Amino acid sequence: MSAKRTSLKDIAQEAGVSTALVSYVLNGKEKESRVGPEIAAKIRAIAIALNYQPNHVAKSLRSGKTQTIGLIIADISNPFFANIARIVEDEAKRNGYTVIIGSSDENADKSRDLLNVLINRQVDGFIIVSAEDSAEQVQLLKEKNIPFVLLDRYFPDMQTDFVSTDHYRAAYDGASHLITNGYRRIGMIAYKSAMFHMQERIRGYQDALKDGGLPFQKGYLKKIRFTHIEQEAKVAIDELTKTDKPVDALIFATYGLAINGLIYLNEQKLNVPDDVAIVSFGQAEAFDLYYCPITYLKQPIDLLGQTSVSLLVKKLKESPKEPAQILMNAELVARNSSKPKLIRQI
Amino acid sequence: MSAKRTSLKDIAQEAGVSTALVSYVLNGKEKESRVGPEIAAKIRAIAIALNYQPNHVAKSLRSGKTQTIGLIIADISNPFFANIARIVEDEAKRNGYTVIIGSSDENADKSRDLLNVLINRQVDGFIIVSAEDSAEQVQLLKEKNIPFVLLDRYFPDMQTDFVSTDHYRAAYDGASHLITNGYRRIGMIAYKSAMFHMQERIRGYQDALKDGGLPFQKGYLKKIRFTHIEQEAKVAIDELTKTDKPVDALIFATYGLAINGLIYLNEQKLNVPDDVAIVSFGQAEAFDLYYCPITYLKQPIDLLGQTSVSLLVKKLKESPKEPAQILMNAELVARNSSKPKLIRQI
DNA sequence: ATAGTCAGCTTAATCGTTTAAGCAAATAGG
DNA sequence: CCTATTTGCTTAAACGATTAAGCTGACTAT
Repeated sequence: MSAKRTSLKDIAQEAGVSTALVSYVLNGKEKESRVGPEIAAKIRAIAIALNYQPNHVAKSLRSGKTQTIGLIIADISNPFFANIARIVEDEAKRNGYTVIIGSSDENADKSRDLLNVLINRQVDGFIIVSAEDSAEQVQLLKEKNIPFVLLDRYFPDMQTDFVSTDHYRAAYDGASHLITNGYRRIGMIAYKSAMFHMQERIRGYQDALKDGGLPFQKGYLKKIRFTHIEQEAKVAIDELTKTDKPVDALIFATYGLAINGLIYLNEQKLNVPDDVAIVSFGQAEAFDLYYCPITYLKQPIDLLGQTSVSLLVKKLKESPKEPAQILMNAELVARNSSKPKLIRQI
Repeated sequence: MSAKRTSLKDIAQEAGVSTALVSYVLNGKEKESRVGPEIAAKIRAIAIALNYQPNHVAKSLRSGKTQTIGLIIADISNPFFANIARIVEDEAKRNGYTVIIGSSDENADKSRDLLNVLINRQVDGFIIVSAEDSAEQVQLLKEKNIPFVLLDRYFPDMQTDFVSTDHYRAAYDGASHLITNGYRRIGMIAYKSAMFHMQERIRGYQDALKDGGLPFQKGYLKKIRFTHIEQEAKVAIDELTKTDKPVDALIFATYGLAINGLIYLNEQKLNVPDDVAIVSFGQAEAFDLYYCPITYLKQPIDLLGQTSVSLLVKKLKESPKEPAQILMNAELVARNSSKPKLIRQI
């Protein structure tokens, strides 16, 4: 049977003092609280001898702070989010916080559930990668004055703190890169979503085409449903490639779309980049393994994660004034999948 | 400013009763505690009206249970663990538990830190994918009577609950598969590790060779250090392929080894499976993306995760008797990377 | 009439901490 | 020597819930 954990009371008893003194000493408040140096030393010694470990739950109840951060992401098994989670975990730990991760599956209901569970668990604040239709939840957090930072996705018409990639610019850069390298019929596969980040990626793609002197063709932009990604990705690719004017390059708006798309391109024996060049969002080992390494827009994951944590921690400590809104640039990592187009020799 | 959360006391006040009654009613103990039906209804109505949400922290302090599970894994950004984490998260939620995930980086010190942090946070129990040299930590948990279940890795000479893949058999199956398909010079790249699961994978490989009539050749088994995976994987592959008796097939003992190895094979223009066939542990989208889909040993991740949670939950509820020790089989998913060897035509 | 039972509530302790307030003794200031 | 101040400690409330124990009044049984 495990011996009971030692509490402040145990130490107090052993030292023959009140628990108050023990608390003061172990929290380093001996000066302010005028604790005698000998007794302080004694208390510390006993604490070590009894291997005292403070009870976090009691602390939390008393202080109203749990030193816990809720991280809401779409799905921890998606590498982008897993990497984010890892960074957030590490950074939070450095700041004395523990992270509870919840996967929303891009689903507003699950997201709401998660928020409620974590609010009941008294997390001090949230880092949220918002799901579709979750604006109202975010609004609620604001009203309830629960600290949070939005990560990578934000609502342009809501005043909130956020740390995000500049999705517009990333997409613009990706498309421009393809144009520069000689591609002229550039398609995009995106999600059918009202989320701002997705709109921005699409807008960036469109603007780049326009600025590159290529008229935007409606048929080259395919929007598919997250919930039916596998089937619809195939259909989209068929429609883009099996026509008399097939695309010569393709931008995948997310990692998930890329995975599905690339597998299907393989099945269809479409060669990258000769049949179709690729630029993708997201980043993962998978892109290195493809026979033709995939050009991708590298989001500053480390910085995103770290900044969101430090922003939140700052909010928790100092309480807010102005919301901080931070945009970061994705870096285009050019690989063979988008190499300069060879002039076709007949 | 957010209104204060409503507590039992608020409801009690509003209803003009004591907090005890409120507690009884809201916990469905009105029968045993002989609460009058009208007042019970009133209390319930007020609770709803005030949107009462129980304070989990207070509950935990009182009960000594936090309804929280600590999940210790090597690295959440590794897809195998990310998938495990996802399953565990979902299954735990179904059982009313919240999961706190910590990444140990296969490092005993970090693992110990994590355990301590989570013990102080009063998690009710642990699910642990043990890191190297962490046997003593596990032993400590046992002695402290802290409930835990080992996941996918266990210590054969320690009596603990565990849920694990049968690593020996998986490796045996993988190697046998290669033999069946005509490969004769089968190498393996594994980690240099005393961990039992790694030893088992190696043993399975060796026994399969033996049983297949192939003498085990020491030079075909390469053990590299986890901490130097990138360099040493390259060296190992060079040594296995750039000799007068190069391997014709290769087993990667983990997902991480596979990723590094496959990328290097690509760089070296070694063709899979013509130059070298591949069987790998782990599973990931990456294997589907490779130009030649990779044969892998599919660990029963869902079942592993679910079983470990339900085992732990059972331990938490009913308290233990005999430890449960569960081995599960990995499924060999045969793909092109290990297709029957073509007889070389000269 | 009188004790016993029971329904329906309240009281108060408890979990482990923190911390404002208070008290007694020692010291300082004049 | 007498009053302030300081020093070093204790007391007790509080955080929000749970729950054993007790209290009161009504009803039952004899």
